Amino acid sequence: MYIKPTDSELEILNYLWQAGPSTVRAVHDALSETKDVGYTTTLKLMQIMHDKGLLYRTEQGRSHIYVALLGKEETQQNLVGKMVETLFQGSAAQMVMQALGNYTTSKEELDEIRELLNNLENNR
Amino acid sequence: MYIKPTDSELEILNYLWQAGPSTVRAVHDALSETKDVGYTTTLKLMQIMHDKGLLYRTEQGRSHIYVALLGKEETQQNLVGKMVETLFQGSAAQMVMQALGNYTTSKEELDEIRELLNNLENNR
DNA sequence: TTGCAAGTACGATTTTTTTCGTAGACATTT
DNA sequence: AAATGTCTACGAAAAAAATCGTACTTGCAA
Repeated sequence: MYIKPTDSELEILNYLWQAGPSTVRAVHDALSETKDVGYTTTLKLMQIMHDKGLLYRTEQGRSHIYVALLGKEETQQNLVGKMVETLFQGSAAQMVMQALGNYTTSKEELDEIRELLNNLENNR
Repeated sequence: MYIKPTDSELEILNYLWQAGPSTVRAVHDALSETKDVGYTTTLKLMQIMHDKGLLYRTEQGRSHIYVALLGKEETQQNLVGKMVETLFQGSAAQMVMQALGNYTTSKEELDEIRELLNNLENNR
């Protein structure tokens, strides 16, 4: 069964997805920009994530390099899916409308969504 | 600042949104269908939610009637917004495509979304 | 009127998540 | 060589969430 990452874990995963394989130091420096947290806290979190099988790590001299084992798309899909189920009674369309209604979206993006809609309809 | 309901709290809110003002008994019976949990657990949760200001309650004879103080749409918006920020770098369009791509959506709903897209574009 | 059923209150415990201090290993600098 | 800085490991505490047992009240039925 899929294990839902906690919010803190998600912050770390996000960085790793964006930056690729990284040391605790790099992750921590990035998180510190927006969050007041001690180095050993980030370290411990990443160690726990490693224990849980969320991260893979390899030795690099005195330190470790960590890699996310969960894919970004896979995780997005899981969490969006869970939200559609629990908060929108399984209707993706409702969530979509909620999201689009409350965000500014560029013409290009709107077009892209239109195209996706057409494809969905044709490949039915 | 907005307080994010926990997953358990969300289950309760969901029921209250759907069913309207309800007793602990009613909520508990509904939750028990899909979840193995004791009555006093549900009771305690709802008491805590009341303390937090998530629920309003009124005496009804020997028991209490609870009402959700958070609106459904408001909460959906908050949680979807948070997810767009943390998991999709603020791009609602990306989330929308993720959601549509992985769910079966009826022609009617797709049309409804198209219409929304058009409105968004016109009222820009 | 005795006893059961159905409530609430509330403390205590358990579980999960987050946080951090301290110790030890090893480089690097002075 | 001594001091300093930068790692990891790890235990423990704090904080947040979830769970449940027990006590007490009160309505209702036998």
